[in-house]
Amino acid sequence: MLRQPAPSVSAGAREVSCASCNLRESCLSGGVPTEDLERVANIVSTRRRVRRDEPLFRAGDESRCLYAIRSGFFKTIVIADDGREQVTGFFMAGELLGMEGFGGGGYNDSAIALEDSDVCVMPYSLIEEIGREVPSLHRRLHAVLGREIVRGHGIMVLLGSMSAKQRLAAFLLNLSRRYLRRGYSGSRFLLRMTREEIGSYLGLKIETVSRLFTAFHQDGLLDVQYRQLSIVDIQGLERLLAD
Amino acid sequence: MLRQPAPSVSAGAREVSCASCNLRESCLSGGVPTEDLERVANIVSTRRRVRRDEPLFRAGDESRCLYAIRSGFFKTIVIADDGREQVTGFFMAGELLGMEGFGGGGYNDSAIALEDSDVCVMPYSLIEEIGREVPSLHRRLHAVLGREIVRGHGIMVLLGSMSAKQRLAAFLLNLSRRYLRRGYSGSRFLLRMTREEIGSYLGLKIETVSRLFTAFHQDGLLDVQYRQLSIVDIQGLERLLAD
DNA sequence: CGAGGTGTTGAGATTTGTCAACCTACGTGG
DNA sequence: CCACGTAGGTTGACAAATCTCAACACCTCG
Repeated sequence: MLRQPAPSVSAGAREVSCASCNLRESCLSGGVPTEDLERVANIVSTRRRVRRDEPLFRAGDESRCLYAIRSGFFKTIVIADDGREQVTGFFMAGELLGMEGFGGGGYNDSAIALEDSDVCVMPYSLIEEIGREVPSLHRRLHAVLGREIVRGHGIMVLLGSMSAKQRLAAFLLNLSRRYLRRGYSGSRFLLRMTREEIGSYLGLKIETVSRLFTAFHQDGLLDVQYRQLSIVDIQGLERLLAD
Repeated sequence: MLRQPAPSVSAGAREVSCASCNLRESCLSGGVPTEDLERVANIVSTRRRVRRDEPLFRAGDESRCLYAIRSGFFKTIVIADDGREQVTGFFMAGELLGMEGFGGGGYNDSAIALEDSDVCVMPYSLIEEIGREVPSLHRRLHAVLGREIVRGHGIMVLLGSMSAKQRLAAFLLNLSRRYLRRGYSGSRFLLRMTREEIGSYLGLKIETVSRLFTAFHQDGLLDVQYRQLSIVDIQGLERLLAD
């Protein structure tokens, strides 16, 4: 949205304060008691600005850092041995990226900014070090990793057992909920990704996605003009998931 | 597949030795230096025997333990809000179960034994406690969690971008590789799961799975009689994945 | 103002699912 | 030890969902 000149900010000195960050609860510091927040803030060694279409990290990069999105929007993609490319997730402010590299396995996917974005950079080494001293952080880290595994399960259910219609409905409802939780409208928002990216994520072809948007519109469920989406009948969408 | 009377063994005293376990490398203790193995062995508080068709844990159980399979075979299933059921994985000796409950989120899936099985029970609390003192264990834990996330990505690619034929080929090749690594034949093994379970895992209907087995047989790729599988032409299967 | 990326729509092909019949192995109880 | 019931597996014919290919529309940006 706002598109700043982006001088690739690096906050070598810590102007970062988790304590005052309004995304704290969904971030790594969520659930960490106030008195420990200052120490946790030290994990954020730098900030980084990533321009639209640029990678935050790439599969194969030696992974050393976890990233928290302060602002912006990302997709993650996996490229299989045979060149198959698949979008594995969309991530917005307050969410974490780079979890699967934990433990030294290297990143397995690439994170690409879908708009100019701003992230907190948290080296694994610091997380582990400070985690040793702040048990609540340690626990939080594990919870966050566990939740990422669970997110994967949700996508497996989506891809493995839902019709195209249901997949798109589930996807839109998921976006809606996440925007809502962040204080944005859950019924009117911009789709930051192309139809093709939606299709890749949902295991559908671009034409199918396009047709479904049209069908949903005709069914009075939503209005959509290119990237601008208005959900008209949330419950109608939810009902689609029922069978 | 010896089937013992199974007195629900509980090794309150530690007759468990990670040091002498031939599955060590793939287990949680993998990569932990020999001198620390004894401490790591203390994580295994008990052993548990699970009979065929019985759950090791269920979604919603308060999760407190990670499980390592000593012998046997499991499936994990997720049941969505609307009752949709999906197999999210098959697990064999040396593999870990219950990772997503780490951090206190509770289990999100259920693990069901597909044959009488034997597992090491490792309470999260002990893992964390001993992990604080044995950094290699700590790192290993993170690696294992990261790998589980990556496994999820692989399934997303499979479900999101492969044809039915390719999914089944990929599945069989995956099983083959895992048996091979364990010292079993990679070309001749028993399918521990039903066609329906395969179908659920691959996002296919049972009839489709059945037809694919027939087709693969006719193409000279494999022989199959119910659960007994012989891969005749591994490279042929691999070639299927190419496009 | 033109080009290229993105999105939409239609017609027809293909893949996968559905329904129904039937077969086979296995375990149980007579 | 056999017979039968049942769960699991296969096959066929047909239906439905989704994909493919192709044409075109729209929007943005240089």
